[in-house]
Amino acid sequence: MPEGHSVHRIARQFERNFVGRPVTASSPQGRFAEGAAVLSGREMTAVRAVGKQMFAEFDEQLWLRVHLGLYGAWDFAGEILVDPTIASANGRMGQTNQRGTDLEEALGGAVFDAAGENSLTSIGAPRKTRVHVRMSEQTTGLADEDGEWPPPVVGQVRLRLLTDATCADLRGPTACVIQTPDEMLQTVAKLGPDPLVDDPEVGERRFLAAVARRNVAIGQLLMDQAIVSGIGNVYRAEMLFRARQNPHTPGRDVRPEVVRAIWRDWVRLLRIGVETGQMMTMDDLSPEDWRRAMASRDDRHWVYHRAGLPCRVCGTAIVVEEMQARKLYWCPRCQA
DNA sequence: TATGTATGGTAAC
DNA sequence: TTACCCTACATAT
Repeated sequence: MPEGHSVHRIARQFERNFVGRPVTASSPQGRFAEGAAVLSGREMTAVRAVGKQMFAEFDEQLWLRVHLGLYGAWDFAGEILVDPTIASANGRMGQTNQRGTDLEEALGGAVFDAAGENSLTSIGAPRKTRVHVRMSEQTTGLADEDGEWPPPVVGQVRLRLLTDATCADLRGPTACVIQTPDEMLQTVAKLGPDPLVDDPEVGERRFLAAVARRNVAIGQLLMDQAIVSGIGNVYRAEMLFRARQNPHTPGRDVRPEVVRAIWRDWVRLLRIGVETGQMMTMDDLSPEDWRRAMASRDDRHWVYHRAGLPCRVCGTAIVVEEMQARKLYWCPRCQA
């Protein structure tokens, strides 16, 4: 279920709990037995997220590349060090499913504070909690699951990474391979800019240039990981609406200022997504409207998954169509 | 309880 | 172009 924000969150969790420690690797399912044997016993030396890809380095010479695809997920268990920059969700892992009020707190504090950096760490120093969490779209948790150690394997686990305190189980990934440093760089080189990896201004130039030279619908270009990294089907639909941009306009015909606005919107939405764990695309609502929208589970998007429902702005029925075998939602009037 | 769909991308065909 | 990954969730029965 992950778009780019989820992958960055997972990378941060590995950063805090695995990097700098020796790791035992295994493949309970068996389909990554060979790779797990190669990794096992090595120290994780770095972790990096680029778009929807995550790379974990072992002993400064081997890279594990993981892509979760449509329904892959990492499950963390045991000791979880809470990253203060994503603490709005993690800080309350003892609860299962929070939205509204927690988000509001997060947005009011960690995200929108103009001072930025300082406020992000003000939530508190890292602390140890005993939890079991699932990192996919959202971070939810079951508190104090003090059971067996290591935890029993449940279902199909492609890869289990274990330190003496923390367990991470990978299920259902599209990709789970070991790469040489060279291969890793080649993979990254094929990816479009990621606002959290590349300098945003450099990224903006690359994005503008790539879009301007293509005669392909902007709706397709936003999903193309070679053009820009990390955008998926939800962010695509929402960002096109926020830009009031027709998805079918060829990239080269989209006004440059609109392309620039889309990039800058992605910079913002990705940052919010990483910090809150939510795909918050209605952040510009008034506080009152926002609270009302968040109260209902199906009211979190402008157009995504709203086929046939009235546009929140003009009342026109939202349409859905297939674009590149994915569902595309948009307002034919606002995005005319 | 059963069925259908999906916040993707890869690799086989 | 299609199968696959083999999960989570919503909806139908």
